[in-house]
Amino acid sequence: MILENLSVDCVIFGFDGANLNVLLWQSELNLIKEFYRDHEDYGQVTELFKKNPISSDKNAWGLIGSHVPVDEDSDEHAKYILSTFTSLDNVFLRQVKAFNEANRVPFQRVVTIAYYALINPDYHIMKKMDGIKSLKWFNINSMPKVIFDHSNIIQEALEKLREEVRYHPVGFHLLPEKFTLTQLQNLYETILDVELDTRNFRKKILNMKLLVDTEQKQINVAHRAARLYEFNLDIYKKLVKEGLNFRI
Amino acid sequence: MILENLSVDCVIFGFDGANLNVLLWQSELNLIKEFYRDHEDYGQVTELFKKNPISSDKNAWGLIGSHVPVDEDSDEHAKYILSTFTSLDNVFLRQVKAFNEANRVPFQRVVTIAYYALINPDYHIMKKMDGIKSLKWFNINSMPKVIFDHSNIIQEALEKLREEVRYHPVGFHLLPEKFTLTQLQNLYETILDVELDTRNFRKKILNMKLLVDTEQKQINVAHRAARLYEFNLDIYKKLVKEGLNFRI
DNA sequence: CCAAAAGTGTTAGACCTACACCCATGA
DNA sequence: TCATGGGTGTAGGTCTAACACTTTTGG
Repeated sequence: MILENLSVDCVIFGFDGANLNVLLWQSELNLIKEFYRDHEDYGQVTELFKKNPISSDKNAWGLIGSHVPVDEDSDEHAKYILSTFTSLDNVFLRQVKAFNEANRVPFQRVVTIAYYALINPDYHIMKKMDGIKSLKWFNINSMPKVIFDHSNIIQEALEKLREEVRYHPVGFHLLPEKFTLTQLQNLYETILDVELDTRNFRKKILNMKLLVDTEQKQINVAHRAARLYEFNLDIYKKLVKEGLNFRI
Repeated sequence: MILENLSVDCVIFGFDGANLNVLLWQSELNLIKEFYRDHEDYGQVTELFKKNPISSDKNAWGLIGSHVPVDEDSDEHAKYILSTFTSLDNVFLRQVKAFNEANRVPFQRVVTIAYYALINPDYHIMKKMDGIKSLKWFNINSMPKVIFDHSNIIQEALEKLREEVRYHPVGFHLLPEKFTLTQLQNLYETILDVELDTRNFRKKILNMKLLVDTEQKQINVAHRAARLYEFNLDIYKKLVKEGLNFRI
């Protein structure tokens, strides 16, 4: 059984090296059978959507989300959604906040708990649901028409990400496990919409002694190959204990 | 009508000059009639609590909160709660997050949206409900036994406050409108649990040019009277535009 | 005149900013 | 050998940390 008035919506962020993107689906996709573990839940959602059509605009996009099963809390359900879409169990996930305006969804009062997730581009989206077509990354600067208050939710998730990325080392989750300093700089420049001085950025990051030099380099690039670094959470924790204040 | 599975809980912080406190009430107080604008709502809550007693421990304390009326969203309802308890319309209020573990409340699944509020000590609590006795400030370092997951909610609200206070000028809301630099320093020392150097703290704060010197001084103090300053939001906004990064 | 808290300046080191050129690689 | 992006050092200014004594007020 699902809770008809409680849903989870995930703002899934991805970074392609130049743009910060959000993964959206077309709303009727909420009904894809494979997504529901429980056949009864699928039936209940189908009924619900028959009564309360999501949007009159068949072309509108929406955040990936669904109603919460009775025996799950929203954290668990967000994890389930993310693992279904990325085949990863340890995606970086944070609750943004609850959205619950009385009329945010027509016909029925639905509280949605929004999450944002950061996806490492190494992992392919939708390994488990390859058949699905209407699933697409959109640049945060050119969003399509979206259902309900999703545009608002995306905006607030983005603000939360911007806040978090400056004071906590979370940006790494948007990069491959091994990344170059240039990739990291581009990431910050894109998310924060600023330009950073390369020399100063490198000094700052390397001085924190937070990154591990993998002693590897890029291969097959048509220019000088860059060093690859890794982020290590244990080192970060140790440094925080010693008084490190991560700040970009 | 109220929504039986959606509530708001407020972590109301106050600062008495030396301690950071949270306002709690004793759980049966949820039933005080004056709190409900709508007689029908009061009846519904009474019924609900008869079926689902809040706690077997009559001495347990809880966050101030209540179920959300059908025609309100949680922001509005949190504002209502705060204005009822402080007779102020513009209390500083932030959503912490939604708590919705399946078993956080016995008998019934209730999602609660937690807020934290910062109360200026100039304003007296409970002007509108002077009769109430079981309402008390507790030092955050010595909380009493509390119902449900409220201890968890308080902890997360506190973490959010600590985070916010370092990077945004919100601490002022816990002080009288006109305050001394020593009061401000004590506030930061208490909230962040650190010691700050007086000379350096003063230089830092005054260099931001964020505070307005009221040209007034304390009166009736048994020592040299301190200057009184005011925080001005418009000045802050202007400085942010010019690139100010508020950081303690 | 005493007790209590307000208020203040300097120095050394760390960190930040601005800025331009050579290096390594594959095509 | 060319195009592309990787990688580096320095100097001047600003911010931070550490530190102790005098001033003002009321009782």
